[in-house]
Amino acid sequence: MKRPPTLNDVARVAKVSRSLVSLVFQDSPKVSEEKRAAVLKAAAKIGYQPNESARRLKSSVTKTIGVVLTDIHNPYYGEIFYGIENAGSESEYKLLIGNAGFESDDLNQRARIMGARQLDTVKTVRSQMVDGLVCSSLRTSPEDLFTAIGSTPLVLIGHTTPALAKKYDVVITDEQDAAKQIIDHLVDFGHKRITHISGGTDVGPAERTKRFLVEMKRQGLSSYADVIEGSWSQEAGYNGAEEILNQKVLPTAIYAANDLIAMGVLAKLRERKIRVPEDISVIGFDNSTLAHLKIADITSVKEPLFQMGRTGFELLIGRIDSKGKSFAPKFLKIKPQLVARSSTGPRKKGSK
Amino acid sequence: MKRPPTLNDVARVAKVSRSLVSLVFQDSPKVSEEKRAAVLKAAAKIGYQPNESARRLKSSVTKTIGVVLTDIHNPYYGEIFYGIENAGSESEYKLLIGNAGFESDDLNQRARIMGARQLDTVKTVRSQMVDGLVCSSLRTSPEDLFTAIGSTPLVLIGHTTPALAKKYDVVITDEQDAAKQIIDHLVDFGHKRITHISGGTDVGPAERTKRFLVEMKRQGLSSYADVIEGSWSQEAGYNGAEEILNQKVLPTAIYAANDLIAMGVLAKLRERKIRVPEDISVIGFDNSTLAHLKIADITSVKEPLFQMGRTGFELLIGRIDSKGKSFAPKFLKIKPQLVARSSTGPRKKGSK
DNA sequence: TAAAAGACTTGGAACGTTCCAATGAAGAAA
DNA sequence: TTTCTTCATTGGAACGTTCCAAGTCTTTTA
Repeated sequence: MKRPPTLNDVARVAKVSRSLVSLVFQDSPKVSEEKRAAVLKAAAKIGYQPNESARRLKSSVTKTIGVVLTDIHNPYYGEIFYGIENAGSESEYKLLIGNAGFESDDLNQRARIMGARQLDTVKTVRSQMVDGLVCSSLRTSPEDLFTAIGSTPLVLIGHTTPALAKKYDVVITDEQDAAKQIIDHLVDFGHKRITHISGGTDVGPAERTKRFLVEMKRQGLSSYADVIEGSWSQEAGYNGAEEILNQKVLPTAIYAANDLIAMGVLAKLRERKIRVPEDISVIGFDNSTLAHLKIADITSVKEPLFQMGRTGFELLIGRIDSKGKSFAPKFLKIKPQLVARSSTGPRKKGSK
Repeated sequence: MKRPPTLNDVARVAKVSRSLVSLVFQDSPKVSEEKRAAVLKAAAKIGYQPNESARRLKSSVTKTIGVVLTDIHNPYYGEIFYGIENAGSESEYKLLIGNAGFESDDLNQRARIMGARQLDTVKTVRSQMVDGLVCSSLRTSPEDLFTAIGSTPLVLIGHTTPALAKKYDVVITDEQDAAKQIIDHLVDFGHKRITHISGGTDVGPAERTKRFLVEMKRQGLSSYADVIEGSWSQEAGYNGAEEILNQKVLPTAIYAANDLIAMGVLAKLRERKIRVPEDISVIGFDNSTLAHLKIADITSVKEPLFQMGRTGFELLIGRIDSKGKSFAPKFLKIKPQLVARSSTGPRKKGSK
């Protein structure tokens, strides 16, 4: 097992200088075709491959992007990552995965995030292993973050806070548009009395609930709007539906904060022999694999996660390429898309 | 934006030699407590972080593992990756993601693999950016692989070929044990006539079908075994079930090659008002989120993907640490686990 | 009391690149 | 012919580490 060949070895074989070989591997235009061919031939002969570490050391450009994730196991982040990876594979950049460090419950995909671990990852920035960072969710305090990454470009995807949005580029879902599409869809079917089963009281789900209420108000349906607090779980839907069915006046449509909740709702409605969508329409969120299932076939809203990942990556590369010229942080809202399926339909005749 | 501090800067501030600072950051035991403290203090003061590229250049150890994936978007590989990541985050190694390059259909999660792209990733090995490689599926020809990675440690997870298994460590599911658990489970419930809906004729699914037949034979039930060719899709289950229901003698149990297929089966059975498990038992494979759903609740076999990812990573680290001392490639089969749910039950009385 | 041993500490030479300034050759302008 | 340009090529000095051999103190041993 001998030492891999270096620039010098190639130079010796091709009978040129070390510098010339370097130039060839940088695709420099000022190398004669003749010499270029000779160098390439020599390199191929001895199996030369540039040593990336040395290259980085000298040029301090790594062509690598760090990706900080919460839970790649979770389809939500997985899809974002997929978008990042997709854009990354088309670029000349490599991806270095940050160890988020988390625990995940198989079904609920809840994650306990350890900010410390994330911060650790963020610090690789300072060891000059990456040119920039994409974070799909960051639970580190802004102060820690600022000191850890300095002026290295950073893009946040999916979540943010005002403090962070002031300093870094952000790509998120247009939640208001999502709510609008959902309510419009239901109203078009004649629905008025709509109950929302929320994903909880955290910032993310609370936002979704708020958008629902705003949109209902816009449609002049505030008095028909109802909210049941839940969580990102099947059980929340199951129990929430139970609660709804015990009411005197039933809603004609249920808007579940995500597809998993909607699945729970369907399970309960089926158990009670209530027809979907004839008696009650059900709408979900995420357009996950669950929504596609024949057995469920849930109308749902697709967050453009993949697109967000791609956009985030591209934003980052743009910032890296325009090094120096600092421009104001961008704040991009990507519009989601409603996918209509058989779980929604016209309001039941005679219902209030 | 000024140059980040280096060892020399720390040395100057702490009034010691550059070498001493290096020793401190290598956790060398032969540094006096006094000096160590002084160095650490100075480093903290000026915000020093070792330059990883320089470190790598000199020591030619990268403490980074390359991960070559087909489709992180696919829950199967995602789970393996999760295991790798989990083990990785506990180690001192970083993870560099290989750009597999693929197309994926949202529902079927089929992937078109571009071996060329993978090979490209594998080549990063030669630029000395990684100490070893974990591949969760590799569609490169063995020859290309051999020349590309040389003697760098490599571990294969989930798939392999005889040629590869001869040279590299492999971690795969014990498919025979999976079949055994499934058939035993059904036989315990009194089932004899069992139909398998396969995932297709590719190497992977064909293997599964074969194991099913072997196991049926072992139980002396060969004449009761039936196979319907399908694919990894809901439709395959839906259509397969249709085909089964048109037969004169119905099986009392259906073994679907994965949960998605099982979902299709359930959809069809429900449509035809056939009760599960009272009339027909249904069993799946993967123990995916689908199997957990209340609406489905499918008995399924959990491939130990997470565990395989972990084991693979650990195997790799072991090989890297025992550098030089080459030992024969390991071939590890990890036993899966059957999770019983309400889609399977006693054979219907009076059925043949 | 001197020499040997031990415990720290240090300077210098790599590691494999990149990049600047300098070189030489060849053609164009005077 | 001489001088100026242009262009391809080259040597050398970094880049920030690690690691070896050698150095300086102490402390122990004879």
